Amino acid sequence: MAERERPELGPRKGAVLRAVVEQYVRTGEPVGSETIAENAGLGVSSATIRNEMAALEELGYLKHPHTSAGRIPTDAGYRHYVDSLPAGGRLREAQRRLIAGYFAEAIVDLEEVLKGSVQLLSRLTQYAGLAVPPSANEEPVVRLELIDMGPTVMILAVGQHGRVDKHVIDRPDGVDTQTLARVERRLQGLRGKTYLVAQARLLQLAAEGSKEEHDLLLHVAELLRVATQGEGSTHVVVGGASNLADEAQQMRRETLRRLFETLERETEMLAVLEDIGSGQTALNVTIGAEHPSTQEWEASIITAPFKTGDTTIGTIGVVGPTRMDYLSAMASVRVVAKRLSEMATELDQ
Amino acid sequence: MAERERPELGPRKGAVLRAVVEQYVRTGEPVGSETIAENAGLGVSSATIRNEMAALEELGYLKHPHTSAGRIPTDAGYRHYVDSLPAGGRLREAQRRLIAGYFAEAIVDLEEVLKGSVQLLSRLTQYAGLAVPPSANEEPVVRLELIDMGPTVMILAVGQHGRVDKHVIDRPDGVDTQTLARVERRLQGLRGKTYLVAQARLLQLAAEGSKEEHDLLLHVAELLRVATQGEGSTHVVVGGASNLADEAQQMRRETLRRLFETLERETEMLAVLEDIGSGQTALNVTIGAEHPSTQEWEASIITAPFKTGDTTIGTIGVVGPTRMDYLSAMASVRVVAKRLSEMATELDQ
DNA sequence: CGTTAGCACTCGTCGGACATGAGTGCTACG
DNA sequence: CGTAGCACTCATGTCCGACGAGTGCTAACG
Repeated sequence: MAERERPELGPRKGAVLRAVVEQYVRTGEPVGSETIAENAGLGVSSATIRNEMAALEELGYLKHPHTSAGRIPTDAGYRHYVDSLPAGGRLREAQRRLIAGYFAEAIVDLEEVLKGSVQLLSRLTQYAGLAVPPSANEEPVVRLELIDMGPTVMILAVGQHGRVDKHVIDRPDGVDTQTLARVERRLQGLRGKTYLVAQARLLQLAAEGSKEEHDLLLHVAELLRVATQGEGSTHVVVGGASNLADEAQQMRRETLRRLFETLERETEMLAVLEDIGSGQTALNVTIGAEHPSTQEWEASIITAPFKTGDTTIGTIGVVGPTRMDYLSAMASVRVVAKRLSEMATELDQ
Repeated sequence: MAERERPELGPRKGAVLRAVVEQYVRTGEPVGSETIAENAGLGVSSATIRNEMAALEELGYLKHPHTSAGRIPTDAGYRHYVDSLPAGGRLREAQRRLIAGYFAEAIVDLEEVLKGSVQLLSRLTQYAGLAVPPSANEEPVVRLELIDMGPTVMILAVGQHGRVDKHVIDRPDGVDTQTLARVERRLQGLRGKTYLVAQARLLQLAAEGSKEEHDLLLHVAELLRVATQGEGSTHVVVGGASNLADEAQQMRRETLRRLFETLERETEMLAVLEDIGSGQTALNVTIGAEHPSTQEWEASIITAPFKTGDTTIGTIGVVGPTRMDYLSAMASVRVVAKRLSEMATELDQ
């Protein structure tokens, strides 16, 4: 990311920008030079602030709704603000307690933990929580079953870390209970292999086996493929979207509708998140115009990867309006991702 | 329901009310006597319409935002309108095609069909689709497994109609792989019993067995209980909620937020739907003030039960603003519920 | 040269006055 | 009972001026 591309501005301009952003985030009103002069504790007069603000506007960090109004930050302004933030933001005591309380409960199912964490984030920040769960690629398969359900057959796969994928198919012609049992027995050989490996192995087996087996095995392979490639199955976990509809969030109606639409279409949302979270940084902030989607929503997304040991397995974060309390939201996301990683690492053993 | 409690009004008042409702639903503007006189084809002057409207207001079916404005329907007005609607509403050709197209695909998993149907309804009506899936009570259990996942144990139940429930627990002290396998073997005896019966049977078994078995069996019973009682697990299926955020829907911001909040809390929403859908009618309409929740949201809910054979197994419907196109929405819900029932009946065999 | 006080200027917002017109309610008449 | 006519109400739109927040600029100061 553009870590230090921006000019340094000098300490006072930075302080002014920072004060404008924080004031604007707090009140939602354009902020004037007087306010800054009084509250920011810079010990200079409003006239000086005005000069600084004019300069900041020149640089593209602030803008004017109209001549006689105060300034509001541009997306670039938020960006600079975010980049200049100290690394370890503080959480409020109440937030700390919420987090501690949640992770104190002994939870054992990663999927459940993720849902809970997303809810937690949405409550911590008052924005919407998001998560991309681990893909099944490297997860060992512990069960693989063909279940006779009368006119249909259910294919069921269970992974070592708790994922369960199922798919119901029409019973292929000429496949009776015996055949199912026989094929299921053959599937036992795949236990312990990862989803990816099992999938490849299935394609081989399908090629070797008889006609009926062939079809069934292909269906099983397809289920594993969907589970790994995610296109239908890797759900994006969303929580607290109703927070965004809050008056105080003052998002435009049209904008809001678009955001909700995308949040419902999981594959689309997944693409956006993967796009955004591709940086290897521990904390990822995308502000408004920096991405086509967030631009359309006038929104920002903060994400962090979570890991087992040293390998990233998923992403968690929040979406909110560009006028967002970045400091607090970033701290929340960072801490929750950290705790989540610890928990996932522990579960992994 | 209040099928024919309301006075009959006489044909002309009925026609006027109907015209007002339909005009208002279309435009969202209070409607005046002139408009009705011109468009409703009653062949009387606006003055006469005015008299009728005054009478309808007296009866509580219409109201005035202010003196010099047109009239809008009250909740009672919508109710009378809905009750006087002909039983079989027509669908537009495009809608017919959407429905036919959807059900033409051979789909075999009831859960998937439900999700799809809810999406379908939301697209047909431009409101949000809703469904309560079948409870597991009378569904036979086809698999019941204890899966060794290292530090944890996954309990997995599969039902005859395709439901899959899972729960991951910490491995109880002193339970090794052998114990798990042994207990799992004992569980095989429950195959073919319904969730309810299996649950009761498990409590018996738990009482008889050894200490370790006891704990495990209780956990299994608990999973079945949650699956049947639904409190955590019977999800309400929601689709197309973003439709409600549309400008055209003109729902108040605060109202919208509340509705979204409840849509996220599945148990709460489930309670509302059960409350509302308790009538045995084939099509159930709850309008604004008729239920505390819908009143709070200034919304209406249309639901219909869907069945296998003659027994109701679930509910499907839509939520939209009180100012809703009842005619079209009712027709959509009715038809989709009917098709869904046919499909479910077929799957059931 | 940076900082600041002072001041003219801009422009959105608020409130009042007024015209407009949609829509009503009533009355008198056919 | 239906209708034409008409006075009346009242929300909406517009114009106007007062107000004031906030700016940009200039000149003076250390």
